[in-house]
Amino acid sequence: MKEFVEYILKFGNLNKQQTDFIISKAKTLDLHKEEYFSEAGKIPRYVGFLLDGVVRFCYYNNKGEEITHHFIDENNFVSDQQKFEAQVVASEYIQAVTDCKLLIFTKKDWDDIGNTIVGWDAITGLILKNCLLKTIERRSPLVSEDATTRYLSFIENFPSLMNRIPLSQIASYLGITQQSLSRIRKNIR
Amino acid sequence: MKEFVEYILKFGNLNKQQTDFIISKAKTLDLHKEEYFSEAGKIPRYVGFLLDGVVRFCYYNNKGEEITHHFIDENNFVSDQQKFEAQVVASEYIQAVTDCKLLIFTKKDWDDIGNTIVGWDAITGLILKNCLLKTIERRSPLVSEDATTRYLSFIENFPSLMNRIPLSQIASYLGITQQSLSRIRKNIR
DNA sequence: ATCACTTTTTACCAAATGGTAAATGTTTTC
DNA sequence: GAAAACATTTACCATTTGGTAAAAAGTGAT
Repeated sequence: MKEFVEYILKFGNLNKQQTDFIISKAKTLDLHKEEYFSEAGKIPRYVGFLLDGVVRFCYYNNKGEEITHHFIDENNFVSDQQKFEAQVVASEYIQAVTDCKLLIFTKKDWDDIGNTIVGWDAITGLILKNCLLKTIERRSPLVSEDATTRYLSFIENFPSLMNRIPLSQIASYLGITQQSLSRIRKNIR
Repeated sequence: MKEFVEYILKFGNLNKQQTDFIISKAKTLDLHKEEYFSEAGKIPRYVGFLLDGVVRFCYYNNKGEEITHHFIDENNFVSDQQKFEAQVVASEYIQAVTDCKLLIFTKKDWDDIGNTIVGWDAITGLILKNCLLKTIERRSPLVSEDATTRYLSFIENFPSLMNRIPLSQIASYLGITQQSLSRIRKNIR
């Protein structure tokens, strides 16, 4: 819980009363490996904050291939935020890669916080912008670099995830086959 | 000018007095093809709104290759916004691909608008989020798809840009060489 | 119209990556 | 602990893409 408050306070000042109010709205959710936090075709029910575990964002492309395009690890928000805010159906999945523990907020509770705490919308706006920018920065080399360089940049960006994520999902994230990734690993050693 | 106001009003309600105030702060800037709107190593001076022309965002990677990672066309904001807001040095270039006409706002004028118009920060926050999300959506297929599919998705995303941008820059954006892109064009015909 | 300059296309071969399939290694289940 | 299920590595060859270079096409200036 401390991590959650610390995270928020990086983006704006709130007093103890305010953070207590926010925390009072949070519930916890445990997900088993491979369970979905949010699904394509359904309206996202929660904003989450990942206390423990790893989740991934994925979708299916025209050819029916499953594409993993984002990973999130501990002490970060997990949300299909645009779809959650508008309460419209999502077009992608958010799935637990490992067993996960999250704080969650329903739409009603999230709105309550926004209506109660002055500056909350600004804070969450900053957080979202920050996450989007980080996503863009991380994905940029995946377009222009060769497979080995992509893998090295992945390791830099997610040093802790290496051994917690199936090879096939890392390969999908990098835009290569798992055979190629396996070969690259071998060449690096 | 009409397009500029229309663009803003998509993200929030402002009355005539407010939009007039905003417009009163705008200056115009003409850029010749290949001139920079903003440069790596320098503090961005303006937020721009592109009235006419095309600009690109680019940077140099470890190998010294120039990577184009974003195009912007008419009636969109042009800004290295994070760096502009914080007034810190940029790490990438924003360059005119064609001759351009822009509305521009200095940091002082941008802040004046924020301090005068209630809700302006919320509006610009929404605009930025929207731009970032669109960027992510556009770039996503560039990681996972093959070169031909990438090119087709580029045409979908930027139908008007095809014939206004040098082949080499499109190829860089797609993460392939210009020879490959030329070959792909031939195969598609 | 011509020349110089730049951009795009084409050709060729080398290198990287993909696809199929089998072998090996690891985890889960009973 | 053995069997089954799943994940990773390896091998092989086909396909795609990259790199170098030259030809062709397009552009701009005089």
